[in-house]
Amino acid sequence: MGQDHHGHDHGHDHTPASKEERMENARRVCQQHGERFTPLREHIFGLLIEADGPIKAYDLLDLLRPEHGSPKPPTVYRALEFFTRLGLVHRVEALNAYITCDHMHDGHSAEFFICETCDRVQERHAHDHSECIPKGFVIKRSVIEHYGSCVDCTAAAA
Amino acid sequence: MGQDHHGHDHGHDHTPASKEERMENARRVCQQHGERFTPLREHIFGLLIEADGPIKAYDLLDLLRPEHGSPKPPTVYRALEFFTRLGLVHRVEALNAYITCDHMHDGHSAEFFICETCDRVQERHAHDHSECIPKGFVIKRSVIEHYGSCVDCTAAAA
DNA sequence: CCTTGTTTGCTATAACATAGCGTTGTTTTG
DNA sequence: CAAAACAACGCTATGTTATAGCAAACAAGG
Repeated sequence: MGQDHHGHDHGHDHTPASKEERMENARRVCQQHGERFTPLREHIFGLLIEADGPIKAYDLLDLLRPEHGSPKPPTVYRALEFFTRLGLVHRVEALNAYITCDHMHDGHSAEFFICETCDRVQERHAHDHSECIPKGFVIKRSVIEHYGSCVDCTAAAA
Repeated sequence: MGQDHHGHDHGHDHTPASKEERMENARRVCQQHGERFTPLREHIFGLLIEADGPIKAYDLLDLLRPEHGSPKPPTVYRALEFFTRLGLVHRVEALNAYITCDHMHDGHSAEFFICETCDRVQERHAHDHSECIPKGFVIKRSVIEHYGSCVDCTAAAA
């Protein structure tokens, strides 16, 4: 099973887990939460993994269609809500899109770097902002998304 | 909601502008950009100021209605796009809402602290993340929104 | 088996946003 | 000034994103 357990990976670099590993991880997280990793959820999570980047709910719905008959929006949104609740998927707010989460966020928020040229997304643990939050403000959840150009696309443009 | 006792800024580099000042500022920024501050735009900007916090496009549309006959969505969205382009309004992504901007962001992004109890929003200049961005990534725009409980609401809950 | 709660499918509708076209009004220019 | 060019606005229509609510199927435990 996992020779690469993401256990408490506080490194800042992306851990490139294989698709199988990501699926296994999802299954394990579900079990740990006493939730069911049903065939439908597995199917949808697989599509999210295959997307390998942010994907929109209705695009997911289209991908689901061939094997699934004629799924309706709630089918997808329910799964997305489920995975989001477990921290397995994040919503990218400014894209109205969803993306699998490879990190263990032990109380950390995710921070995304989104290349608008190649559409690739890098996820990090959010940097600690504690110095600059308003006095007494208690943060429950943060949305941190940076849009721009990744190193490759910047180089290619030059 | 009159002028609240919070202020919108904690001794940062910025002045808590009155509504008149904010309107004047908008007018000036338009002029500086060679854009027209038309009666419609003034009306809509006034509603945004009065909202004194994030407001949704269709709520704005409702507020516009009494004086304006029967405005359609594009009327509001065009104005919002216009103000956003000039940096006078920000979109709060995770709320699908819009809020006037009191700061001069000379190349800085805005950072919002949104109290989910009282719905008040504090805006700051974004903290500098330069240490923790992926190597070579060039940020064009950042979305930084923190959701939680402001000092008053935290105190009130205790 | 029976009860309880969860998951799924479905219809319907709500909420958010833009495309595109014609008209009006302002600015520019010959 | 007149004509051309452009910006702003109103409107119809449609596209996109997301949820409410109900009934059937299904799992889990006594």
